[in-house]
Amino acid sequence: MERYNARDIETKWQNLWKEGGFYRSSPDPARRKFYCLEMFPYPSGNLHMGHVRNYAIGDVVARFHRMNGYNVLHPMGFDAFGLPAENAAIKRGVHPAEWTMRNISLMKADLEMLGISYDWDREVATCLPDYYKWTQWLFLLMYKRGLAYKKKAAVNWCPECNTVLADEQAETGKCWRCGTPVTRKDLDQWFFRITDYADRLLDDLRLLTGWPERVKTMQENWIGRSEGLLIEFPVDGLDERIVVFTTRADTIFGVTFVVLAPEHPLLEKVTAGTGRETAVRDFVSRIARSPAADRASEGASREGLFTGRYAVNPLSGERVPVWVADYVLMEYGTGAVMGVPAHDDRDLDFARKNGLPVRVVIQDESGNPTDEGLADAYVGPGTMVNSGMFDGLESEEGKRRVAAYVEEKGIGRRHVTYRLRDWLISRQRYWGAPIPMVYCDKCGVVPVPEEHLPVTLPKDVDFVGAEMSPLVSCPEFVNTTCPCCGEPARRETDTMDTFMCSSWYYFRYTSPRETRLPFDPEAARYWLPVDQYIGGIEHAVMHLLYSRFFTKVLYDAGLVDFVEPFTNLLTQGMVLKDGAAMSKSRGNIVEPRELIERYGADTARLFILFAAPPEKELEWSDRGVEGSSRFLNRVWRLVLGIAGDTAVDRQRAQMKPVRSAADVGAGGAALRRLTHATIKKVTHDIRGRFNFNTALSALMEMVNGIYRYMQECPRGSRDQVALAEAADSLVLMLAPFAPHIAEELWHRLDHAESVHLQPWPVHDEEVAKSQRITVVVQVNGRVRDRLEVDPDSSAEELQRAALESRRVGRFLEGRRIKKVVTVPGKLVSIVTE
RNA sequence: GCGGGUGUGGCGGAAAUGGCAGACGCGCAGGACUUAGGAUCCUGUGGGCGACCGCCCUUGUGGGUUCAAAUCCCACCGCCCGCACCA
Repeated sequence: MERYNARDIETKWQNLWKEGGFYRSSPDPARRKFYCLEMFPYPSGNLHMGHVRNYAIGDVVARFHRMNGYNVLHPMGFDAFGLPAENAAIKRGVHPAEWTMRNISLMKADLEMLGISYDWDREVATCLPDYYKWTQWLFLLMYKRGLAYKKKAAVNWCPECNTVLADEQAETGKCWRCGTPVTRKDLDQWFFRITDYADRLLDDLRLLTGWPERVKTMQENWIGRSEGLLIEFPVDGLDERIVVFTTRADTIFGVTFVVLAPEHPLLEKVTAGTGRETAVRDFVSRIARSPAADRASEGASREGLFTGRYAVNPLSGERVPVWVADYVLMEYGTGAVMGVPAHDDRDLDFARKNGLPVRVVIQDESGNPTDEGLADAYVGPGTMVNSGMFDGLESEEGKRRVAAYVEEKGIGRRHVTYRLRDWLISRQRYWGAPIPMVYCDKCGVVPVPEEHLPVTLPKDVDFVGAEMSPLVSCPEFVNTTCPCCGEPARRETDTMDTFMCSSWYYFRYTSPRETRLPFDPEAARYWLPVDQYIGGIEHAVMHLLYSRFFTKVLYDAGLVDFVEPFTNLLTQGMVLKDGAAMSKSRGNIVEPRELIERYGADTARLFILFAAPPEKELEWSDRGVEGSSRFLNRVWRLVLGIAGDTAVDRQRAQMKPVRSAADVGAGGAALRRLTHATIKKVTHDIRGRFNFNTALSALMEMVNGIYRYMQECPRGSRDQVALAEAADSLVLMLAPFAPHIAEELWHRLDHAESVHLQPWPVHDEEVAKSQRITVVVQVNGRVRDRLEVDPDSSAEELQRAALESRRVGRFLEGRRIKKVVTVPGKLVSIVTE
C-alpha cells in the first residue's frame, strides 16, 4: 500500500487551496457570519510553539464553523511596529523596516506551512503607511473627543528600552518586555483619558459572559474602583486644607496623624516656616532618586519625616501632626492620607516606627481590640467607639453617617477613585506610528489635519541609542509648517505605543483596503463583533483593556453599534517542556519548522490539540508527537483500504439514515452505531466546550472500532454502505484538525469537491443509540453485578432483574432489604439492613 | 496579604447534570509477522491479596451530606498564576 507522505500531501493541497482562494471571505447578509480571530503575532522572525498552539486552535474553530454553514472571517496579520526591530537596527545595522518585512515573510511562510485557513487577502501589517495612517486618524479622533492630552508627569521609564511605559506595561515595577526595573522620570507626555471610561469598562464586564472569569477579575482588579470620602483637614496656622481620601470614614476619630506624599503640592507650603525645610527637602529628593519598584513594594521601609506643622481633624477638632512619607503615593487618591494606626496595617507600622499614638475606634462584639491589647491593626467591621456623636454605630452605617455629616458641613464629599490611570501612549522610539501633532510658536499645539495623514516615518535616521526619539535628530521630519498659520513649526517626535496599533486591527480586517476611514462601517456592522477571540492570558489587562476602550470610543463616535469587541474569549495555556516555558536560555525549545519537516503539519497540529484541553498548560512530549503521527498513519491505511476495497460495489451512504434492515449487512448496524455516536460526541466536544482532546480521542476510538469491524468481518461480508459512511464521516470530522490528510483521503474516497466545503456530518439519534446497555447493580454502594439490558427498560424491569441476579443474591442472603434506588439506564442500588 | 486556578496510574490526560474512576494516547511487559525492526498487528497493564471465581484498597489530607462523592459542603496542605504600601 502507498505510504503516507505528509509533506508531499501538505504542499500539494496548500498550493491548491491558495490558487483556489479557498478561504477568501466576503459579506453575505443571507448567511450567518462567524468572525474567528487569533491574536496577531509580533514578527520576530520565527514562529514558536505558543503561536502554533494558538493558530491550530483557531483553525479548528474556523473550519468547524465553515463546515457548519457559517460565513467565516478568519484573518491574519502582523503587529509590526515595536522595539526589537529598532534594536536590531542598532545592533546589526539593518533598517527596522527591512528587518520587519523580512520577518513577516518568514513567519508568513511558517503559517502557510501549517495550513491554517486564513484569508490572506485581508492581511495587515501595522507598520505600513496605509495602516498607521488610520492609527494616526484614531489618535486625532481621541484628540477631537477630548480624550488625548499632554501633561508633564512622573512616568515609568525603562532604562533598557530607553522609553516610557504605560502603567499596565510596568505592572510589577518591571518593564513588560525586558523585565528591567523601571525608574521614574518627569516628562511631558501624551495620555489617553481611559479613566473617563473606567466605570463603563468595569460595568460592561457583566456583558462578557463568554469570557473566562479569571480575565474579568484581573480587569476588575486593575480598574480598582473604590468608593469613599474626601475630607478636608485644615492646616493649623495656614489658610490651606489637606484633602485626604478614605474608604474608612468610620475610623476618622482614630486619626492620630496625616501623611503627605513626597510629591504633594502642598508639602513645601506646609513645611515653610517650621525650621524643618532643609530636612524635608533632603528627604524628598532622596525618595525621588530611589527606584520606583522599591517604593511600590509592600515590604519597603515606610520612611517618613515630621513636617513641623499640624492639621485639624474636622470632626474631633483635634490637632494632629502632618508627616511626609514614602508609602503615600501621589498617583492614588489625593496623595494624602489620614493616619489611623489602630485600623490600618501600614499606618500602624508607621506609627510604631515613629512613636505616634494609636487609638482604637472600632471594636468587635466582644469589645476588642483595646488600645492596650492591640497587636495587629484591626481592619474588620465593628462598632464605633471613642467617636463622639457617632459612638455605638456599626461601621457600615457609620461610614454613611460620617459621609452625610461631612457633606452637610461642606468639609468633604463622597468620591469614587480608581487604580486605573490614564494611558500613557508616547514612546521615545523610532519604529512606531508618529503622533500626528505639530508645535507652533504662535498657535501652540496643533493637530495634523486628516487630509495630511499619514505623517510618514522618515527612512534615514540615526538609530544610535539615546534617551530621545531618533526622530529628534532628523530635521527633515521635525521641521514643518503650522497647519494653522503656515509659519515654520516642529513636529512631535514621539511615536505611539504599539498597543495602539493592536487596539483596532480587528476592525481593519473587515475592510483592509478601505481608503476613506479606518474601516468601512458597513463591513464592520456585518462582521463585528469578533465571535471568538483566541490568545494568551498575558494580554488579560493590556491589549484586551485597551481594545475594549477603543471600541467604546468608536461607539461614542457613532462608528460602530456595539460596545464590546470580543464576544467570546479563549485564553490558551502555555506550552511547556520539562515543566517550564520553552525558552532559549533554558534550551528546551522545540522548533515548529523542524517538527513540521519531520512529521508534517497535520501531526504537529494533532498532537497540540490532543495533548491537553486548550485552556490548560500543555506539556510537550516527543513521544506524544509520535503517537499522533502513528494515528494519522493508521487513518491513512484504514481509509485507503476501504477506498480500494472493490470486492463489492461501493455505494455512498451520504449519511442517510437506515431505511430498512436490508440496508445493513452483518455487523453493519454496530458500525453505523459507532459512526453516529462518534459524530454526536465529536460535535458536542467541539461546539460547546472546545474539548479538542476528547473529540480526538473519540475519533481514535472510532478508528479502533472500524479496524475491529474489518477484522471481524471477512472481505466479502462487509457492509459497504456502513463502511463508506464510516470512512466519509471519519474524514469529515478529521478535516478541522488535520486538514491536509483529510483533503487527500476525501479525494481518494472518490469525492470531487474539497472536504473543507462539505457540511459537517449530522448524527441520527436512532442510529447512534445502543441496542444493549450495561446497568450496574450495587449492594450497599458496591458494584456486585452488571446487567446487559434494553436501553428502554423500565425501573420495574431493572429492579426485578437485579433481585433475580445470582451474584447479587449472595450479598443479600440473610439480610433484609431496606431500600432500592433505581435509575433507569444507569443503575440499581440495593441497601440492606 | 488579596484575588483566581489547580491537585486523579509511571506520564499527558478522561469521567455533560452526584451513578461502573482511570476513556484515549504515551510508556512498559508478553506474543505474532519478520534476515531484522525503533514498522505493523494482537494481548495485558492503578495498588494489594488470591484456586482467573473473586475480595479489599484507591481521585492531595481530615471530616461531613447521600443508597451513591473525583464531582456537593466544611477545615487543612501542596503547587501554579495575577495583583501587591491603592488609603
